[in-house]
Amino acid sequence: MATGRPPRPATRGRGIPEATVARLPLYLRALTALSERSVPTVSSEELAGAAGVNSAKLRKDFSYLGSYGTRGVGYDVEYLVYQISRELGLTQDWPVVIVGIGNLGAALANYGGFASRGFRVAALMDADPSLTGRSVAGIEVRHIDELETVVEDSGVSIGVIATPAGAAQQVCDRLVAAGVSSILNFAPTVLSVPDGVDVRKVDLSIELQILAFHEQRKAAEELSREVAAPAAGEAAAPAAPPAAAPAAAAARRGDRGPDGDIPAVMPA
Amino acid sequence: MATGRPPRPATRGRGIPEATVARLPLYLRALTALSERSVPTVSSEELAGAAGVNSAKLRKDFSYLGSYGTRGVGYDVEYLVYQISRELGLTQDWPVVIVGIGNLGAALANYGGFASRGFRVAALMDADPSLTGRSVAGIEVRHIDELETVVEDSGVSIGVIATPAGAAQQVCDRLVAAGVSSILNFAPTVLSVPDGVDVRKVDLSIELQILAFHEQRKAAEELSREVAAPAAGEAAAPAAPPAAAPAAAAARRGDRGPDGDIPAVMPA
DNA sequence: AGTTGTGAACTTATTCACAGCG
DNA sequence: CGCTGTGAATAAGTTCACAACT
Repeated sequence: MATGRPPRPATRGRGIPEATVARLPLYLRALTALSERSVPTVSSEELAGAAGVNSAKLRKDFSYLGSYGTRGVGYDVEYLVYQISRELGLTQDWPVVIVGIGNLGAALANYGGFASRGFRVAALMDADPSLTGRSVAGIEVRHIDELETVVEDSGVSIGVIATPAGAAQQVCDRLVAAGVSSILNFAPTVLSVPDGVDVRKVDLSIELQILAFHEQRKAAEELSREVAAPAAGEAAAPAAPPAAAPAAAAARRGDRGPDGDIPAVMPA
Repeated sequence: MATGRPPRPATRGRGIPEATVARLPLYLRALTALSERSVPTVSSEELAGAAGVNSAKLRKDFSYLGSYGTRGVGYDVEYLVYQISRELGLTQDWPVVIVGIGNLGAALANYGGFASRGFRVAALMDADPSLTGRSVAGIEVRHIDELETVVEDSGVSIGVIATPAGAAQQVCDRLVAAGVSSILNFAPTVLSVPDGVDVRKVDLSIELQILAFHEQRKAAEELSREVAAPAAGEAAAPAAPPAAAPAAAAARRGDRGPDGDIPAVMPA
């Protein structure tokens, strides 16, 4: 199959697939819950159940980290917690700066899971002078002008952007220039960053739109099933779907005029 | 997830790949921005740039919707906006209920992008009686006991959970029982739902952990490059990476005691 | 007996590259 | 000539199913 040219020499030694990396935090959370209940070992089946994935996938994921299980027994909870934490880089401390202290920024600052493992809010920053000096979640809000100082002094390498969309790219540029190389973006904009900087985005409106798509599809299917109503009973009704609400047959309009605007602004 | 043998006969007629669906909102946002600037047409190249994807992918994505472009010219902005909106189900109205009005819930309620297209906050709900009656973002907070009534009366089919982790499953069950079939979950828990209900999750802590993984990897690579320093110059240095901050060589510890807890609680 | 670890089969997604059309 | 639309090639991710090990 190989075309001759190594299509990418693969990352040194272990190259953990991105999809696996994205699931490790999920496993870690489930394992931590078990650990708190002092459960000593879990099988892939049990753990998979708790994490909401299937067991084959989980085993394959773990196989990328190494052989940490015991055949016939399962995985040692404490040991796995440690291995995954290490793999994710959570055995070290990550100072984080949050920019934009509106409702969302405040929610993030107050977020308990933040501090609990590896992450520490090094600073809160906002452009609004009336906010600076005020304390949110026990941390003083500082003016955005101090951003470079804060990043350097605290060795921040992860930045969280919770500003309105209009300010996001600007803030991003400053973060990157100051040395931040990972960004979590809550503003509904595509950020452009230089090579070597990672951006992840969290976007409410995108998630809702994806849900709407499926919701619409469900409604359409239900409709076509009713219409086509193919008498012959299917073998064994699934028994599951509650099929409760009659899905409000809301008026359906073609469009809503030429001034549509999705992007809008963030809470700030 | 039909238990039956047929591996899934493919969705009726057009089956738009999930990955494509997830990108449509991105395209839509970029298109809307163009529309506001009264740009009449775009090429796949330009639009792809604005949406942060590559043009081949964009064209392939659009090809699942139909042939909406003009060869040699590009895509008509207004027309595409309409087609994508329709495909996503945004030409109809989606009443949404938000449960859990803490910092996060309030941020969501205030979120401008919410109302702007298709989505309408039908109700805010919280279990805390001291909140009920108060107004957030111009909407009165109602007590969670009214959930079933609200869902039925407003024909809500999308619910947003912004409660602490401990309450999420309970709230989810009530939403589903009341007839909600799409859920956007901000609580750091795996929700279990019956077949036919869609759940999407937004999880700060997971995103941060993924960033930490890559951040750690970058630091390790940089380190090994310095150490191995293979004299012989590579052909054409990439020129890109700014390699700014010296990545605070924080103390690295093995673990931090047996009481680790990631899940923690949400802002509420 | 019970459960992991993993090749192999399969599915989904991305990218290439160019024919086809305006 | 330029740009879309798409088959074909490649890559990534998932699931199967079972040998290997405790």
